[in-house]
Amino acid sequence: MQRHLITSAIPYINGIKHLGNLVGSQLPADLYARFQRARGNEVLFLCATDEHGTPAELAAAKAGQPVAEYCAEMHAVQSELARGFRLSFDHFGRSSSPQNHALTQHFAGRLADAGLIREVSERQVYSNADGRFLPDRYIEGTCPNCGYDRARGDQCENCTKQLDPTDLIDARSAISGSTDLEVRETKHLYLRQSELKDDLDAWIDSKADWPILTTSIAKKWLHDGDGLQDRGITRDLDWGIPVRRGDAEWPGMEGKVFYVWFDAPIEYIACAGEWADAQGGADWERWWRTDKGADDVRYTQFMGKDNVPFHTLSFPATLLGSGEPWKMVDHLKSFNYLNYDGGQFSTSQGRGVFMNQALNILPADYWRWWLLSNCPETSDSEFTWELFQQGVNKDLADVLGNFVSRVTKFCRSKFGEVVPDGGVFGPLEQDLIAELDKRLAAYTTHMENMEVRKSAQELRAIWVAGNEYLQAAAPWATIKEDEAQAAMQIRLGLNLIGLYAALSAPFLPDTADTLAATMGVEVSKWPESIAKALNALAPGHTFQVPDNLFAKIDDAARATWEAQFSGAA
RNA sequence: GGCGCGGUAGCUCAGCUGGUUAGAGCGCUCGACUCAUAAUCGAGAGGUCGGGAGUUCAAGUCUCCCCCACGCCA
Repeated sequence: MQRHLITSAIPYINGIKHLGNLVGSQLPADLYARFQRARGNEVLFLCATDEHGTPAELAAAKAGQPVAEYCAEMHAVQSELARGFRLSFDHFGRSSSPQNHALTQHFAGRLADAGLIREVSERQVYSNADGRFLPDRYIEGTCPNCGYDRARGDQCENCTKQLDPTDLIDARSAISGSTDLEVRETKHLYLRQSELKDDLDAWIDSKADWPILTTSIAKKWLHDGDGLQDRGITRDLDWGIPVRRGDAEWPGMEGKVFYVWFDAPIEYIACAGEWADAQGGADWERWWRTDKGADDVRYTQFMGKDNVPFHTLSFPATLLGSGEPWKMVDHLKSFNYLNYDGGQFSTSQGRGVFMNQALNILPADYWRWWLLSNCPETSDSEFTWELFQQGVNKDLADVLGNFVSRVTKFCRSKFGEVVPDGGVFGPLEQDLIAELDKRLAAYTTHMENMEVRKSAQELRAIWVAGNEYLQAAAPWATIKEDEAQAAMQIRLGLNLIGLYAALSAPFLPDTADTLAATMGVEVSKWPESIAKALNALAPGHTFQVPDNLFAKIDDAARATWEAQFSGAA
């Protein structure tokens, strides 16, 4: 039995995620986790909300809530949506958890002991009205270069000139609008990533099987320009993990917190601690410490391409720099972007479909199937309502749903709702078994390799094989000549439904449950041989004809949704 | 402006280290079947692989230049 640690990039707490976010990490991670569990392997599948940072504070302020309360509420919302999409996390944690506080402070202490942290004195803008330091992009003013009056402290959007906050004319807080700003001296901690450059380089070189997208992004950050830069890991904020050196105070760092990028990936580990505590004290270190049982764990991370630098460089730098035997990622699966109808999904403009809206319209399996079978794996891909409608109607309703319908209804009308007896396999059946064995092997390999689109294609071909068989066997004709032979054909058809439940479960968990319940069985584990799987339902076993599994999307509904989600309003 | 990823049938996309008549699904046309959600199954039409030059016995696949789209950065 293999052991698989699987993590999905952790979504930011601020707001509800759109389908592009979903398909870029959580959904394929869930597909892989479900597949590995079905194979009988031990899986720990973790995700969490990323809760610290200025955007969370501002969103809370806008909602008129204390930030801790806001985060707790939004975590509950995201948690519920994850359940809605059947994301099978073993634990959905929070980067604000006590476990992450302790672990983040622990790592900072270790890094400091290793000489990998330096203090830097900086001059930053402080807003007296807001009572806080302002990140560069939250300072607005008039651009000294082009006169644009809404230039940000880091850059002017109008003329693209890079700016320093002090360059701005009539600078004001983007939060309150106050112009009562002053520059103050403040001290921050920097992680000396540059010291770890060679270690990281060698580590990435050892990952020959990583996708090109992943390694090229990592190499670019390592080698471009002046190479890997040291990064600030602290901020002058209230909301976050207080800066401490392990268990001890950190002189000069009072009132400061760690920067969100530093503590967020550590939550992958802390989340295992949260999971263990929720289990009443399970052993989480056997998943994360190679000196405590994690040496046989295979760790796979799923994320969008924008997250690659953090996962290939920043987080590994933290782990390597600690000098402790932490489990490092083995395989890193990154995704491109899903576009919406010719443009980008946009949270700020409400353009595209968001997770809550999607579930209000259609069941999770419709979305899971389409998103996964069209996921942006090798390049950006495109969501349009027409493509969505075609994919759902053809693949789910016509190919899979209709197969189940024709087999069960034919059986009911000729033999009743019971698996019929009689007949023996002939050449047609042997051919089908041979084809399915080949396809099962291909499907399994693709799933092992996390080739999502190819997996979906193969699964679909397995569904199609059922329709091809029925067309060739034609039980509706056979039954006029040889009832026993027709019984065998339809018994095979019923067993195919059981097989489809098992093979479809990673993509379509609810449908798999429905199919299994229809056949009066449990969803079985991953089949080893087709021949065996096709004898699972014995003659005499009763079943029930299900309602149509999938309703088709008609043109009217499509037009309605197209208008509803255009973001024009 | 720099960098990155792409530009392959009407559409969405596969095509590994260069090697037989360039593939899939959808859409379209024709045919078969009638058990089924007017579903299914089969056959067919459709591409000078963005443009140009080069390397090679051989290039969608390597090199160079250009054009286009998208993304990131400054």
